[in-house]
Amino acid sequence: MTVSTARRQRLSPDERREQILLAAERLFAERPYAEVSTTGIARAAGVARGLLNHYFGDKRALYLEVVRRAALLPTLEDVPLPTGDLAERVDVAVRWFLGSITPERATYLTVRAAEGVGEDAEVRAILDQAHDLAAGRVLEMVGGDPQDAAARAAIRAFGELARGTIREWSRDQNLTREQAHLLLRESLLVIVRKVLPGL
Amino acid sequence: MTVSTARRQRLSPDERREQILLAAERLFAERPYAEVSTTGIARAAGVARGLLNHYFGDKRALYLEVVRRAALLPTLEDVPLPTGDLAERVDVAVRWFLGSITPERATYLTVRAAEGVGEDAEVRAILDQAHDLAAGRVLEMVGGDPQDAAARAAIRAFGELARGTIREWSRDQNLTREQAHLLLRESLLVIVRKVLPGL
DNA sequence: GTCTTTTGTTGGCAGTCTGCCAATAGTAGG
DNA sequence: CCTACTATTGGCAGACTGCCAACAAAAGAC
Repeated sequence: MTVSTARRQRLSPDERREQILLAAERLFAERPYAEVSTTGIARAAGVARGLLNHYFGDKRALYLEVVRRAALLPTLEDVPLPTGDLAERVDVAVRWFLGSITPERATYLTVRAAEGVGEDAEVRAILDQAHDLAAGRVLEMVGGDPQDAAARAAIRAFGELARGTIREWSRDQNLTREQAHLLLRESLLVIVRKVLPGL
Repeated sequence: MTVSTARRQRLSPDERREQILLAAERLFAERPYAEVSTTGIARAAGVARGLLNHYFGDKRALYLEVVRRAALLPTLEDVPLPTGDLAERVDVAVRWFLGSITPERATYLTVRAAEGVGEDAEVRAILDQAHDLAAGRVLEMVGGDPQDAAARAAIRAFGELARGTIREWSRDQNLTREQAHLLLRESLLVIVRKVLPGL
């Protein structure tokens, strides 16, 4: 520790926020919410515990901020709309979904872990927003109408299939990447061809 | 309160366990884990707080028990294997999945609420087990090999699609039941026809 | 029917954690 | 160099959890 001699390091609010968020993100990813103490987060971030409350209000607000960042991060980048026939566009959409996960941003994967019982309305809202955003992207890619509520709902449901498939491939390794790709491609294809028109 | 006069009611361990579990299930379904206090559960159940520890160890163990029951309950009933051609069997499987949710057992629906960040290994294991059980059922119904790990993984992923679809139908009402059925039927059909053989 | 044993049940103690706030100390501007 | 600003700290009060010894309601012994 080269900086351990400085008793107080005064940073800009943005830097300090980021520093705390990083520590919190790491700890919340390791243990369930209740087993992560604000004391632990503060220690990991190298700041006094009171600073967490100063920046984020309370523990839960800090947690929600971590969830928000982790959930929305992968969908923030914009992607070019694919061209070509339906099969090609579906292929691009699936590859985008698969690619937005990949090992280097494994954080995303953990952002759908289940608590078990009980809808946490605020967390649910954050995840719904992120998933809906991704669904809109996919719907555009495959040439659907992003304004169609039913179509959007169907694609959101497809998103669940995608995340489930990705978990089987990435974490549990019960599917290869090719198999995952096949599963998602065929499913999305049939949804666009046979289901969306029927809504 | 007709029994409020009795200072101490001495019940059989099974009855008392059940009584506590019911109260805990209700409270955990309303609020996230951290915001449910054992004091509150004890009050709702009408017992001393210490009794929770006596029967379940600690708060988390009680919670896991609630999750376990809620997650496994719907898949405990056994269903007859459908006959007929593939389209019919798929139809029965989808209807079983849709039917195992329905309003009267809405508890199940809440059993996949997301915490947000961080895999809770124990909770995850419980849900995985329940989902795998359901996937095995579906795989049998559609005539697949329940021992095939890749096929089973694909059907587990389909289970995510099913739960997502059910949420769009049941909670958010962005899909009608017929639309949900259509989506799941076509998807499962193409998975069985085009994906499973390719694994 | 009374006494004894068993065990389901309670209340409180000690430790931990959280939210809050007044005091402290870097840092920029005059 | 000094002052004003504010990022940062440490500790206090309240709440919650796990634990355990004491209590009492049934069941069994005689």
